Amino acid sequence: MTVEPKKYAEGSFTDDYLLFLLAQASAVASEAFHAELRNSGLRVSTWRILASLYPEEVLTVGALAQTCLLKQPTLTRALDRMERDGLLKRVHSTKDRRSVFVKLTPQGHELTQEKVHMAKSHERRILSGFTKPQAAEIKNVLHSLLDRLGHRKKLTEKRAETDPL
Amino acid sequence: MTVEPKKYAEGSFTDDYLLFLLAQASAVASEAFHAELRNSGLRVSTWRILASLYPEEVLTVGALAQTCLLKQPTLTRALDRMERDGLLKRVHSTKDRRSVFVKLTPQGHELTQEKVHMAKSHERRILSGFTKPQAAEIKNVLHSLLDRLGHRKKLTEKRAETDPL
DNA sequence: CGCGAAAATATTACTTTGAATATATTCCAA
DNA sequence: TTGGAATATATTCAAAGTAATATTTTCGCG
Repeated sequence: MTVEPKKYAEGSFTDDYLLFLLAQASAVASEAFHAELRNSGLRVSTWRILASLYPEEVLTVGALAQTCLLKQPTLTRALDRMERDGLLKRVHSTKDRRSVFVKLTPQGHELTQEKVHMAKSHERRILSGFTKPQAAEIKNVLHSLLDRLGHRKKLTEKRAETDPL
Repeated sequence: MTVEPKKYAEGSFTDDYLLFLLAQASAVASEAFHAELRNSGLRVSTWRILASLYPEEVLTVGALAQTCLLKQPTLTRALDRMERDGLLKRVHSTKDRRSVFVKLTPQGHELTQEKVHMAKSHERRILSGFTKPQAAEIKNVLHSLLDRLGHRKKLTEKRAETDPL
């Protein structure tokens, strides 16, 4: 990325502290889209669950909790609501009967598709402030952070292979 | 940053969606440090407030809510607790009597100093997985995102200049 | 001026979250 | 093979968050 390095010699310690920069960038970037979601009657957590299962993922509750950044008890209750509303269904694993797989229903898929369009549109809007290579670099940086922090590995292991019919 | 571009052609839509990458990077990067904080008896929100005021910032409640990513009512209650515990104090602005400035007490400053050391140590640990230029590039990307999204501007306007003695 | 709209913070009432725990199942070592 | 540790999910309940609203003060305009 070839943007001039800025020195925020401002005041607070937080002005150049990695965890704050990440949290703030995430919050500020998401703000507008999250407002759209709520206006259309969806909570952020519901959206994250739907999006993580889109288009055809089948994940255990635990794996889903990780991608969605939700604690397991929070997720379980969200799943209750969404299952009741016909957006997804739970399938008990036959191999390990402790595990529960989650997948979208056709109805859930349809709703998600619509929101994914909104999400992509919003993403384009944000990245439109950057050149193509800059935009690529932003995602690149985030991908490598996640890799180094050993995030993705754990998750892909949990993706259902063939179990749930 | 010169890390090879990885294609997560995995499965889910979210695997290359900016807002998810940001939220996940933030969560995963913070995980360990936030656990440290809780073990030492501090909530994340309390830490954010302390850190935002360190070393000698004087911010209004509203400005503080923004940097800390807290809703104003949430912050007000946290400030009640922290003021009660002697970590900070509120000073009513004389220019605009609606505004309330917040600043650390010496005791709050001392506690924060200690935690800031932990935070910096943790940050080094995370960035140690990268070369110097890569690490710089990570922060660079986040700074430019925040700039383009028009974050910092609003905040610096709210920093107290000379009002609270 | 004076009054209605806007702004900053506090308060209230309700909802959501999550740490701790329970339950069910699987894994593993003796 | 069996009993204890580990794992996956569900449940519970106290704590934290927040939308809506109240309160106080300032601003802008006729």
